[in-house]
Amino acid sequence: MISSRFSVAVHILSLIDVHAGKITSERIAGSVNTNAVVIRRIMSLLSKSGLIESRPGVTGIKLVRPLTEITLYDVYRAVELPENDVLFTVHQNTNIKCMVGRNIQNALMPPLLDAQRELEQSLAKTSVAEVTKTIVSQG
Amino acid sequence: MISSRFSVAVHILSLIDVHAGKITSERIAGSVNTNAVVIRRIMSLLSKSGLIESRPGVTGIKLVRPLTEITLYDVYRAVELPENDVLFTVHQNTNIKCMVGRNIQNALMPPLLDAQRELEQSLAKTSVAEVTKTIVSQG
DNA sequence: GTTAATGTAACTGATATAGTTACAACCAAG
DNA sequence: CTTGGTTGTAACTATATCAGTTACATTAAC
Repeated sequence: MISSRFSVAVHILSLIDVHAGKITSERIAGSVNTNAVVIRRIMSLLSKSGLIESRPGVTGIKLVRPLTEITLYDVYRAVELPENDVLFTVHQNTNIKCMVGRNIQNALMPPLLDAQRELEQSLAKTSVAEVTKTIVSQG
Repeated sequence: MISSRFSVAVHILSLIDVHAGKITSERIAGSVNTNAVVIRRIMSLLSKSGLIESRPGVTGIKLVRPLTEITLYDVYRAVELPENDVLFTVHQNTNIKCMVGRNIQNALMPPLLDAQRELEQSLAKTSVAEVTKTIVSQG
């Protein structure tokens, strides 16, 4: 399962946009209904991926680029795949004396990487701006 | 991340097929390089999904249908989504006094379910028989 | 300077995963 | 009908991840 960091990250970006950047991590935490440190940790990941900018001591968070140019895939990648980029765990150290143990990884990787790519391309079709638009339209 | 249960399950199915059902969980564990109980636990999930059949005391595992009719999605569903069926965790209990908190789930679910469907449809394109064929062809 | 915010470290509790031991239930074969 | 090997599970451990929390150093606006 993909953790709630992803959906919380989208929540954060929407709030920043709706409040035009003039919002604190405490206020965001109040909307998400969690602790402000949880928000700041996710903001830290979004910063490292160059999606937002913030500075100690200064109230507010700036979007580096507009939400129309940030896709759900960008967010997913920022908070769920910080180092390793692989969705499926494939067991290693199999018995090379066995034909299946010797070749399972090579045989399995292509279809798994294809599936991961389909997931990512689907996420890339939707911008955070579209999600925010839906939120606003529902009032 | 999707756990290694999935790739181990494919490994198990391949071995059953290559050995025409005449194989024990101990032997499978030797090929996967893990404990036999880990194998039996995954076999239990495959049984509950109707992919294999085995009986206490009787050596061997039977494929209920041929590997040409078992897709990677069938395996994924059997071992990774036994109860809940949802890939993405969306945070709940958000603040309904806030427009974003009130609507984030409804706005986010459709694109996330689309992405999940794309992943699953991609997995469904490949049968375990194709994976086994690749394994055998690599020798 | 005072105040308020960000950025992190450190700890806790809950949950998932994989590995392991132990054992009951079962059946085939001698 | 007993023996030996196998399956199916329960129970425990170790490890990792996630989310929540407290604490505090750093920073800048006022």
